[in-house]
Amino acid sequence: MLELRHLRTLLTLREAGSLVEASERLHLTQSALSHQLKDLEQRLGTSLFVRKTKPIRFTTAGLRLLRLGDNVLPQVRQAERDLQRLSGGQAGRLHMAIECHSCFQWLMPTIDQFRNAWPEVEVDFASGFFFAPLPALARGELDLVVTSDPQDIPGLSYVPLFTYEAMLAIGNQHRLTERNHIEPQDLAGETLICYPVERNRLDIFTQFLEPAGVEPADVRNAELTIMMMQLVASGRGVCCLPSWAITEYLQRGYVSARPLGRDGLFGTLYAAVREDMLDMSYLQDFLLTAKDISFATLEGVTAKTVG
Amino acid sequence: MLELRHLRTLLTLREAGSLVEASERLHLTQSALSHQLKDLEQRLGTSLFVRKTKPIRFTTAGLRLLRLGDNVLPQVRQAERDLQRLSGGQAGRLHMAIECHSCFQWLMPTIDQFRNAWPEVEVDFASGFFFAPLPALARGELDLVVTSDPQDIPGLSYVPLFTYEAMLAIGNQHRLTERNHIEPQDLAGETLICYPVERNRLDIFTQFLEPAGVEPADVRNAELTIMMMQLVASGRGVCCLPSWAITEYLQRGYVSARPLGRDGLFGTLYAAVREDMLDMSYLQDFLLTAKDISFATLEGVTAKTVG
DNA sequence: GACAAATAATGAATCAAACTCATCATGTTA
DNA sequence: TAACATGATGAGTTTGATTCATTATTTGTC
Repeated sequence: MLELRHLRTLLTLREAGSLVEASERLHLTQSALSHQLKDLEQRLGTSLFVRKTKPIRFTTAGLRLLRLGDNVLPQVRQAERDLQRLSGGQAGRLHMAIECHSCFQWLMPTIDQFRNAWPEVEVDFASGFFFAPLPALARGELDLVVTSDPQDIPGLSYVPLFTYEAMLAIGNQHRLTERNHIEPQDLAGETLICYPVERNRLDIFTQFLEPAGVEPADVRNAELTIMMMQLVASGRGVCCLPSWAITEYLQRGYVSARPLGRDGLFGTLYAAVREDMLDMSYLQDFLLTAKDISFATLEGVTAKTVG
Repeated sequence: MLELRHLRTLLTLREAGSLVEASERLHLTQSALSHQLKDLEQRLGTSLFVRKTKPIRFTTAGLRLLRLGDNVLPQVRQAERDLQRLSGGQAGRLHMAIECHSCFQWLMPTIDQFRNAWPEVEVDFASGFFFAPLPALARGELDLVVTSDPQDIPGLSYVPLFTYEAMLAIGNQHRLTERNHIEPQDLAGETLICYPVERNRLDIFTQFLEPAGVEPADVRNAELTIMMMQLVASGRGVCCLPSWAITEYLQRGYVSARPLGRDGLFGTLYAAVREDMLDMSYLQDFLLTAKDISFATLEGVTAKTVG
């Protein structure tokens, strides 16, 4: 019923001040506008402007529609621009979020390098999401989510970035430093420090402790890796982290680390994207860059931490 | 090009999950939707959704348009509702602002009474505007402005509410208490306390001092009537106010007041409204109520202050 | 893997609307 | 009052949105 065409007409009319002038700007005839506005007024049951004045003056109803147009049309234009960029392929948007709590080391260089290669792409990065990032990705509010546990949401595709080893970080004086790998039973008397997320999204529970039926003595939360490291270093507990997240602290001798189980505990980090974005060139490039950089980082790390 | 119709279709399609279902909800045929969407996709140069899945899944471009629709369509509906109320006449909106700094005494009872009589009308009241209220009124952001100096803005109409006498408030010990009216020259040595607005919008300057070529010794600002009264009572200056604004303080003996000039200085308070709202019944009623109540208030006041 | 049921796409025909053209009515300016 | 500008109007044309009938695809079931 009411259409954007009408709002465009009204806004133009306000700027033009007369039907004749407005019709020229819209590449229509004066007659077309006269008819269009008359029809609209008829359907709405109100007059929208006073024709006898010069420049034209709007009624309260007309002003209300002008306000609507002022709010709505810029949004529409923005959306149209976004679509153009989408279909163009060169430019575009890459709004990211990370679900894993310690990806900064390899993600930041990736983003830097990507920004240089694709300056036209609008990159945005959000960490510390309150809302679930994967549904937001499906809704189109995000374009890429780094996560270690894929959920089956239609339309989403998970590209594996790399496999990492989860290791147990322990204080340098800790009794477990004598072992060269950790068994589930070893953690029965320990305080385990975790990121504040549900248990069933932590590999150490789902892959290691629960299969063996072991429960740690206590579970504490910490939001930042550095806080975990401080707690671990001071002997207040142990924590399970990807090896690359601990490297820095290992190198400085703050803490020690041991593999979980005889064969180690491995997880995979994925980039979740919408299926239909998979063939966009800039996204492909981002994924390749991410793999390259994270692989390079990871290589060094495993050598250091396993040795 | 892109029209609201398209957004409505897409939102319905998301809820329905298939073209068939969506076409029923929209009271169209499946074919119509298929054509409409195909055309739209062609014109935008992107596909908007994947047809092969069940329920239908949207592409990034489609999701972008859905977001647009989620933002835009509620606003459109709201505007349409507002227009309906406008053309109906029973319900409506009355957003007010006051330019005069001390109308509360008579305006509040007016609003109360009006609210009872027209519960369907959405009344809003803003004082202390930073932006100019009269242009906002012309733009349709406000519906009524109480002001004492009408500006000639096309489309605005000024309905006189009442005429008031501006009087000079002075401390009880002030030398001018001996006069029974004030001449311009009397203010040459005085500190004049005013509301913080431009001089040319204050009657005491434009109507009284400037014609006589007199300038007060000092001009101070105060935002609230009660602050002015305290300054006046403690002999720090004098101020010019509508008689009804001073009554309360006169009755309690805090200050004295004298007419300005032999014949007094009178001003008129207007309700500014948009011309085309003048014939709305609820507005007419508001204006009548305002006149009644302010007249009643004013009657009492003049008797008291002049005597 | 074949068949039925459901869903979407397509082409031609129809219909409605939006637009143009020509003209008239009104108001403004010189 | 003539000349001009602006807006309204009615008839005719064009566009494009919709329907109808049909075909192609996909999905689910035995």
